Amino acid sequence: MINKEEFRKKIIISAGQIFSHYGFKKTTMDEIAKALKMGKSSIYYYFESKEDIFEAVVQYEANILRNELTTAIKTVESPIDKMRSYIFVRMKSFEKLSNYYNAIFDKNLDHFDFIETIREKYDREELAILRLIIYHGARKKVFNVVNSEYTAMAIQTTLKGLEVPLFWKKKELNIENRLNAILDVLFYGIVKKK
Amino acid sequence: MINKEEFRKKIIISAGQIFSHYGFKKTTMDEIAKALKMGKSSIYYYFESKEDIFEAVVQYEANILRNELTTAIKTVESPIDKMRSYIFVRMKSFEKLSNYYNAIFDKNLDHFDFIETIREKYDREELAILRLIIYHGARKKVFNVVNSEYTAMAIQTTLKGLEVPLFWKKKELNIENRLNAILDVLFYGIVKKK
DNA sequence: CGAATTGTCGACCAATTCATTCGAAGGTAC
DNA sequence: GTACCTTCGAATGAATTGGTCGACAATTCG
Repeated sequence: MINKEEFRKKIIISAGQIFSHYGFKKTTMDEIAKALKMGKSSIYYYFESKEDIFEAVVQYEANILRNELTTAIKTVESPIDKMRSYIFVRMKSFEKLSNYYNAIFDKNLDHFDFIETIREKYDREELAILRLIIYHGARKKVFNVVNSEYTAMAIQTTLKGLEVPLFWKKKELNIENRLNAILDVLFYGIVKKK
Repeated sequence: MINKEEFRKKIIISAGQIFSHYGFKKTTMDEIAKALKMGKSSIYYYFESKEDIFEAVVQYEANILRNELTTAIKTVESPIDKMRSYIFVRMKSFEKLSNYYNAIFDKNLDHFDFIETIREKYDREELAILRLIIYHGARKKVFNVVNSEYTAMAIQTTLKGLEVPLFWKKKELNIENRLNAILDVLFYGIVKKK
């Protein structure tokens, strides 16, 4: 193999697919190895443990999420579009990056403390992005907010609420519609204009 | 519980969902029990073994398939429509009834002899249905066949071939289009009319 | 009532599975 | 040759899991 890091990535991607289908517990090292056409023991040359692989997978997906989000807000101009774009991409990504996603919600995975760490880091970053969008929106007189920090936190709470139905795998409710309704409330409030 | 059979059915449906997600091996009796909010041992009051449950699930799905197919051919009139309807429904159903379907293809499940039995029975029934459609088509001078029996067998072989890409889970290929192409060949042949 | 029947369950067991270890060995560079 | 990198089969010990059994609650029946 040319490069050890290169191969670690191969493992991460392959294992990620299996984890996403069967979950952490039901996925065996043998399956991961078979998928890579190698002996089970060889995996241990690249990773310390199954948990170690899972952590790498979650990190990997978290990075993808971060990238998708930052490009999403770069490619549009107005604060409203930035906000809309951010929220849409965030939701869409969650459907794909199921390991990152399961890692956060699966009760059986509580004991992995790396999850807590990743989540905290991600939350901090998200808050910073939201704050920035809001701040610029306020500067441009598009948004009317008193305190960007608190408003960002409020929006983040809403977004967390949005994650839940995904977790429950209820495909019945049209996410798209729900999202638009939330954005409507977010942008224009619920109080009738005088 | 009012009725033992009633509850067996509950188990079959619930277990079927879990089996269809994780497969026979990765599904545990505990999970099946938990999903039904009962103790693991209670399940054994209704079924002899895990394999027994799986067999019931596969039987159940096979019956659904049979029903869907027979109604499919009843609801249309012309032999061509009957044939088209039969084949379409057959393929559509296979996507849903994943246990029946996995039972037939999963190499890890070879040793269950009930699978062989079910498959044989199903094949025989299918052949009978196809033969009937063809026979009536011939009577009505819509089809031009020498021997309904052999023609039915030929069509059945084609249908078996169609099952394979489903098994490989390649969603890339548009099943719909492929199906139509096959029906075209089936109905009009590949030899240019003179 | 009380006895028989039905249904549920916790505790337990034996067998298997599975993550992980280890030492041997194939390959390659020098 | 040696030193390194990489792979793997076999072994291991702990955890999991299908299945059993006896107790016992609930219900039915006389």
